[in-house]
Amino acid sequence: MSWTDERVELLTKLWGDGLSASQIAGQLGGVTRNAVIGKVHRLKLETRVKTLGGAEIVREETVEIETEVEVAGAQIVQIHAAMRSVPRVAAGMNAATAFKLEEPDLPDLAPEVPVDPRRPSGEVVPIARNLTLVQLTERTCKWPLGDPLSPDFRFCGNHSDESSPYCQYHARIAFQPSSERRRLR
DNA sequence: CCCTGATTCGC
DNA sequence: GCGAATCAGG
Repeated sequence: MSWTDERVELLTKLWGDGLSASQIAGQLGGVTRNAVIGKVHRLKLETRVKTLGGAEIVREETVEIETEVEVAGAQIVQIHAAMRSVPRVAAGMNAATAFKLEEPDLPDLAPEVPVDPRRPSGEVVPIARNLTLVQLTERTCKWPLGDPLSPDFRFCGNHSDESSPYCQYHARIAFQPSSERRRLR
């Protein structure tokens, strides 16, 4: 792959949006994060937060917020639909929580996890990272979210246990015991 | 260990 | 110019 005008433009756009080098590399495809970083330097467009001297620069993102929330919300609904075994899971989520998923730069990325009211045991449902196919690695959960034919198709993306394609949560859903012992008696 | 960007330097 | 290897950091 070479740095065509189009790819450079995309790179510039995404970098400006605050995406990380690896994320941009994933979007572009055919390049590594190193390539992205190298190109960014050559283009001399490092507006990245340098915090030289302590002055903290927080970029304002007032555009597209509503859209992002909508998208995230839709995905939550999809998650909801996908997890029949644990309905009402998404009920506890609100747009604000969902929105945090889409903003890696926001300081507060605290993994707020909704608790199913019917499961006082404290079982939690992880919030998906909503990664695209190219962003998956050996240790990201590959639980699909949404319609594979839709451009919004994503994967859970949370950390997967070693030798498992899914995160701890989705592994439990994916690999259910063939027979459950009903009672001991 | 996972991730981030920064830099170097052979190609 | 390019980007893998490496460095430095959270």
